[in-house]
Amino acid sequence: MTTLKQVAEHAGVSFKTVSRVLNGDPNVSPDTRAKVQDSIKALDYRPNMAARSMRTGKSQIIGFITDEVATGPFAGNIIKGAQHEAWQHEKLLFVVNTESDPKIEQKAIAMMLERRVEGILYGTWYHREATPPAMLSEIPTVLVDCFVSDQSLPSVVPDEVRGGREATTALLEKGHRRIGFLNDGNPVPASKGRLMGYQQALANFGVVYDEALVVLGSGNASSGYDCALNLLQREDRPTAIFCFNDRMAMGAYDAIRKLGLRIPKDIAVIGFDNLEIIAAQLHPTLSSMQLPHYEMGQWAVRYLIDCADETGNLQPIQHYIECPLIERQSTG
Amino acid sequence: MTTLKQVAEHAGVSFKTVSRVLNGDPNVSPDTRAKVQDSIKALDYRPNMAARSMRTGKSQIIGFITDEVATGPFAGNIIKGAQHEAWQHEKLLFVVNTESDPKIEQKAIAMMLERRVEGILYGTWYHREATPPAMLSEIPTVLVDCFVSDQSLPSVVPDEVRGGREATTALLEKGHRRIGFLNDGNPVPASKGRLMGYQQALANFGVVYDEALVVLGSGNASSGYDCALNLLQREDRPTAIFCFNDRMAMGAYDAIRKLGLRIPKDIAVIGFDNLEIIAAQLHPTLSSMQLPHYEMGQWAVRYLIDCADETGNLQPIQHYIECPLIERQSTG
DNA sequence: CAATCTCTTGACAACGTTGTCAGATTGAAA
DNA sequence: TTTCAATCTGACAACGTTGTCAAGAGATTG
Repeated sequence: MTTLKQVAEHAGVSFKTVSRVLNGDPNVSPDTRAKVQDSIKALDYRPNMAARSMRTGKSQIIGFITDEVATGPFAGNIIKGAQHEAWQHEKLLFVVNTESDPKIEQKAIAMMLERRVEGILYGTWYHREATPPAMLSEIPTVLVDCFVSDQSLPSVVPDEVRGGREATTALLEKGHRRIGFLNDGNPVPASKGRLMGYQQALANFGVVYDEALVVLGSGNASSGYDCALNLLQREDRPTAIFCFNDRMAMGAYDAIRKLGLRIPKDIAVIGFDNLEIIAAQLHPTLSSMQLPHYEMGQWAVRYLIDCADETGNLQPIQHYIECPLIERQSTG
Repeated sequence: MTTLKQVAEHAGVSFKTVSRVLNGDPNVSPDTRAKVQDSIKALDYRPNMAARSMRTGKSQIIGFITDEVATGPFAGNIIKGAQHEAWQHEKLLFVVNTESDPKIEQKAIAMMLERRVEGILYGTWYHREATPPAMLSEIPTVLVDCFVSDQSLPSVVPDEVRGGREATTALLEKGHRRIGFLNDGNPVPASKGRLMGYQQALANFGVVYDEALVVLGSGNASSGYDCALNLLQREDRPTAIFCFNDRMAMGAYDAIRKLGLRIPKDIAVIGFDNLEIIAAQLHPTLSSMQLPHYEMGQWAVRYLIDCADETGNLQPIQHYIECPLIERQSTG
């Protein structure tokens, strides 16, 4: 690899002058600058970031640690958002998938610290409380799609309550008053928040909350099928169903078809997550609340870069991002 | 950050001795070694990889450039496989998503070269011919899920022919003799290869290839619906359908249900890609040929690390990886 | 007991950059 | 011509490591 000194020799100047040209120092005569730039081109010189960052102390690298980027079919968008934002600042991303193994987590953080990353994003593949290794306190960290109970680390998560409220509101605005909610039975932030939003929306429209319309499943298609069947076989069945996620909606579709009902004519359906691969492929296509994965990744990197004080400390704020409604055919 | 010299001072030895301990040099007395290790722990010392790699010339980093990791719901497994393999060798991965923008591609490669990555993986989100930037010739490169027409770069792709053959064979072995094939109409390696495999399997079983049983769609659920309907409304309808991908299979399910037929009793169905989110959620669950994304990522990194000669050159071989059958309910 | 060998340790240079400072050149003002 | 400032350039140290070499301390050999 060509070095700065070789470029200097080729251009007939000192290596310090080449360094000046590279760093845009104005105190270089146009002649010299041109000569140097020619030599840089001629030798296909590329600065050595290892040397540069040793000297400056800045690695221009951000670490991304996650339990499962790959498994979740959308979580990759977190990486995409993070990388895109890092890109704007000429930084690159280390990505490590730990599969929730604490050993791998520890090692990953250690390796990143050795490479002197400027900060770490710690993400999970669904919104939950996390217990990241203590080692993270050594370096600016932003939690993505998760949080720690004592709120000691900054964190960005979807606004579940608002998402639930807006999904329900969308159905209410179409005139529906009996709205079923196929919720997840696990007490995760998503199920708790969306239920709260569901209740708020009903209240806003003066509709009395009927606990019987909320059926608990386990988040997959077959439980969506069971829950929907349960709900729709009642005499005063709802005219719309809000599903905890698109997989449950997929199961609900089967149940609705099974009963000979039509979407959205007889039953409107709205999902959550906006998994393109399901929502856009179902027949009719499924309206869904989109999880802001891209935006969370983007926000996290931006916060890391922009909001660290001189010592690299970050305010431990909790940031919520809305889940926009992606309207398709299933809501009419 | 603590440096080697500070550790040396703390332990009362020369910094060179600390370096020896770090690198496992046997010529250190047990006493000294223990003293040094205590100091390392006490000061929470972490070697500076930038300095180390400047000295040794090895960055211990591999670059991963892809058009779309995040969009495809499974392509993330390429990263996972690559990272896992890199991990075994104590290396980290830079990941950049270029969204097929040549400008970003160029810049990404430039940034990676500046960081002196030891090699680059260039991946695409579906199996196709690629035209990577010429700059890649400066560094060992492995193509993942794609290839260049002149085969000048090593490449790892799914064995489409074998996949098509084994999918068809699975149906033949269940006794099916009239097997429909909902193929993709685009002349991509996947559609061409799987068709060839389909034909080979039929030939192996002495079944005459009937062109009428191959219907061309466009790879999504709605075209799967149309194609399946077309095929199943004929009087001599097939008893099994091999679908180009799981999305088309999803549409085929709708068509089959629409006609009042049952899976797998009346019609067996087999998909391709093994998108968990579809295949495992459909009712009944869908048998599918799994794309070896994880294995491709793994193979690529392994090849990069193990097979470079002393100058870093790689033999431009083309490696094919099989697509295993994941058997579920839809094939009975 | 001298000579040799082995084990352990440290001094110093080097990797490729950037920061600090001083020197050289130029042009203008006195 | 002299002086001074402004502009440009280069010498050198430093960043935190590893590689090379040599030196000191014991142990072993003849």
